[in-house]
Amino acid sequence: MTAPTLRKTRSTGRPTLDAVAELAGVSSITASRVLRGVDSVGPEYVRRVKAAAAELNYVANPAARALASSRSGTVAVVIPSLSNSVFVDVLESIHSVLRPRGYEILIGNSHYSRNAEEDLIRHYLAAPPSGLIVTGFDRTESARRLIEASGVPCVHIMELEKAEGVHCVGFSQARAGEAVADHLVARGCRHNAFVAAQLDSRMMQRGEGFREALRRKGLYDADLEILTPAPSSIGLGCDLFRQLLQRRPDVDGIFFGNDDLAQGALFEARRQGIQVPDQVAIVGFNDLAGAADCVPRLTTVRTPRAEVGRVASNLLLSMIDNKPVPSPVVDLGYELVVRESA
Amino acid sequence: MTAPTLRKTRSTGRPTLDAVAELAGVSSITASRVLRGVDSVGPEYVRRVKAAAAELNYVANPAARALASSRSGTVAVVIPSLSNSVFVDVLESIHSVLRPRGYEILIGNSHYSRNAEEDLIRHYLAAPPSGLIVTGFDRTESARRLIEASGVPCVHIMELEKAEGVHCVGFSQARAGEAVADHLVARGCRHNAFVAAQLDSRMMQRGEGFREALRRKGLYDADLEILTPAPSSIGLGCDLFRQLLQRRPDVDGIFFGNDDLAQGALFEARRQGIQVPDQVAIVGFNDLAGAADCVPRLTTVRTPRAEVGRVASNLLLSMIDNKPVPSPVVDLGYELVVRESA
DNA sequence: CTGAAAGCGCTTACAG
DNA sequence: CTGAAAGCGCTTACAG
Repeated sequence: MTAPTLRKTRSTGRPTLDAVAELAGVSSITASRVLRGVDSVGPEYVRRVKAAAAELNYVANPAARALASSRSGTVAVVIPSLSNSVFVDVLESIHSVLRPRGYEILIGNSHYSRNAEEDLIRHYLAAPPSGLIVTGFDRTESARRLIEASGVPCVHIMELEKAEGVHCVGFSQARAGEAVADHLVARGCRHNAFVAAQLDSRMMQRGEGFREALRRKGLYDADLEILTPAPSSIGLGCDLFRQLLQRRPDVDGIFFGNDDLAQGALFEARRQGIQVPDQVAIVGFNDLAGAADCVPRLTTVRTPRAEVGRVASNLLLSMIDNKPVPSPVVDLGYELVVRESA
Repeated sequence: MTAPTLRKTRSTGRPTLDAVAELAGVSSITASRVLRGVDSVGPEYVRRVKAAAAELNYVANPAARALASSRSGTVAVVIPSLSNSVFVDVLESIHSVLRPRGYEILIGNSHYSRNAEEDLIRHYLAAPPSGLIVTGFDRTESARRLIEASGVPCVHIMELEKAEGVHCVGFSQARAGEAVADHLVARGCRHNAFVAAQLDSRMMQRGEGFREALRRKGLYDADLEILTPAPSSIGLGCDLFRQLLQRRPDVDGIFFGNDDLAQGALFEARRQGIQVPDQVAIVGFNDLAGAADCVPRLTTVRTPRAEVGRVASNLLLSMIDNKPVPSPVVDLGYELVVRESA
């Protein structure tokens, strides 16, 4: 009977915790404690372990750590799109706070499909991650239950909803839509259209806010809506603008549910010799790249993407660490940016 | 002395392999084989294990699998930006082939920083992933060595470079730049400018190709270049166009190293009443969203982002599986798309 | 403040 | 084709 040989390097050739401990002359659990920042270790040991780790260029094996601690050190973020730069901005911001805290971010793109989102959530929850960030509230009942049953801390972003145990960071899409209607009416537009693509739930909420505000003023005209589930794009904006003007030449104000549609409309207006905003005022949504520079410069609603990512990440960190959270729903607001197009 | 109790559920409450094996009436290793698709298992056992796994809704613990097999099931992709939709397109395409094959994709954004990229590569290689996809060849010597020393299969994308043991999928940035110069000269432009931002190595290669082609025709004028390391954007395109025209009102052809700059220039031209292409022809690069729809429609170079992602992923899969690769360098080409602006 | 033992949930050789 | 044993590299209680 030979004593089992303790390996000091992994199959990959990288040093193990045991190698660090041996070099530092401590037990591996003490080395583990130092490397994890647990404070109940003597200062001399701390020094020696840190030196040994540095010398060996030690990096912990994430798989072993995850298996032993049953904590993954991972945060899964599920968004509906990467083509829509709104979500790229949110992601960047999430990265900037979670990365320095040692979390690996897993990005799941549902492509605006509820079923794809459910699959992603099921996939991630099998791991399971330390935390979860999901977009909005429109999902399958199964996905909802999976999240709840998992017990994994979860923050919903971009929309607001008050419900037991639900944490969210965003703004009121409906009120943003109202603000657009108010602006258009205030500048004298009487025939206001809502043009939207993709038709995800946030888009519909903006539309509903817009609609409601017009209704209250007695200016709502259902015939002045163009909705299509096709993906939002500049090219589609050109098409929809053309369609709308053909059908209703009397339109004098248009709310496009996303800036790319509005920018397309601006191009098409120019091609057709239609004056913006004199003949028809145009408002976009999100204040995406180019909105401030196009001709005419686009009036739009600036949405707080970076703040959403940052605040949601910090909220999630508190939840992961079982710290008290100031408020489970955080309204970050929006800002109507009036430029030249309306 | 009591026999050790085998747990059949994890701390998370999810079933373990042992639970599946028990339910199926086989050993856990046989269950493991079935679930991994190893074929040397009797058909009856396969059926029973699959049924048991389905019944328990079993999903393997990735950490345990990674630790035991020392394979992570992970592919790390390091790109310089998510704001530049070029890389979003590549990522989407990588996801679409690697996801169905069971790989988790880790996205590292270097923000065009060599040091940040080195940190990311060091971080990922500590794991280490089953494969690595990195952008281009411009990196620190340490990063280069880390990759080589790791032995992790690695594919370089977007640029081409023939070197021992190097695998890459992309196109010749320099030749694409030449093609733009040829086009501009062919349409009669005599004073051709190169305007670029960000100044990453691919941008510079395009510039060099453009420059060389002009030189050969005796039309190169160094004063007609504006280079700035600032991030590329539509707004910056407006500024640079204004600067250029102020300094050199005789310019009659401009190659913008990225479409967003060119789109900005188009807006600024309109504001200043400058006719495009009659007074000055404008060519962009990448054929990004909006290029086909702006006014005038943008002449640009379409780059094969989706193909790069797809081909690179398949190449990487072959390398991971130790299958022969047809060619270590794959040139996917580019396409000059002539529209209205030049 | 420090450590020996056990175990996280899989897969890898090695037998048969 | 199937399985018992050992081990992947950490961390979790539990002692002291």
